[in-house]
Amino acid sequence: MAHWLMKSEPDEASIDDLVAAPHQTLPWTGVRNYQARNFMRDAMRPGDGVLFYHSSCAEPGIAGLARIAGGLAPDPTQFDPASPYFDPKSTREAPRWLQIDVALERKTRLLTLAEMRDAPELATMRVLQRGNRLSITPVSDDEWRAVLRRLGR
DNA sequence: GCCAACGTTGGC
DNA sequence: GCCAACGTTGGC
Repeated sequence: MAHWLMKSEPDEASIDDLVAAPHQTLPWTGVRNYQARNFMRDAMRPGDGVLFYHSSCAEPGIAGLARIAGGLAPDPTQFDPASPYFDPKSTREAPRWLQIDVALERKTRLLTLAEMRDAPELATMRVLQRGNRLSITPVSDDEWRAVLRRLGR
């Protein structure tokens, strides 16, 4: 089973939104990067673990645990001219962008970015690498276990 | 608001 | 196919 870290701006979709969502599941929309899309399309499997990360906010960090719940499908926001994620170059015949369902496992304490940077066992995490901008990154087994240990199970 | 770093675009 | 210009990300 693979593991992933998925960034979300809490203004758009926070861990509390996931807690409150029907079936505590949300379609992950708005991915507009090919590498991240390819992770969804080619590598993610239902049951994979997800670290739900809050970005671009006052206190960035891991805010909860989730899992991939399937539901890979074209992201409808790419067809909506009113959406900030509208992509005029995408067509319904050949959609460019995909979404996948993410289901809550549990909300956790906030494992802050500062704490992550201070944790030697997390130093390899891709989200911490200089210049990283990918909104979806793979998480190794060791990194996953280390995060769970920090969160106190 | 700043700015480093990166991905994408488009002219050639 | 190169690469400069541009737009975006995201922490601070």
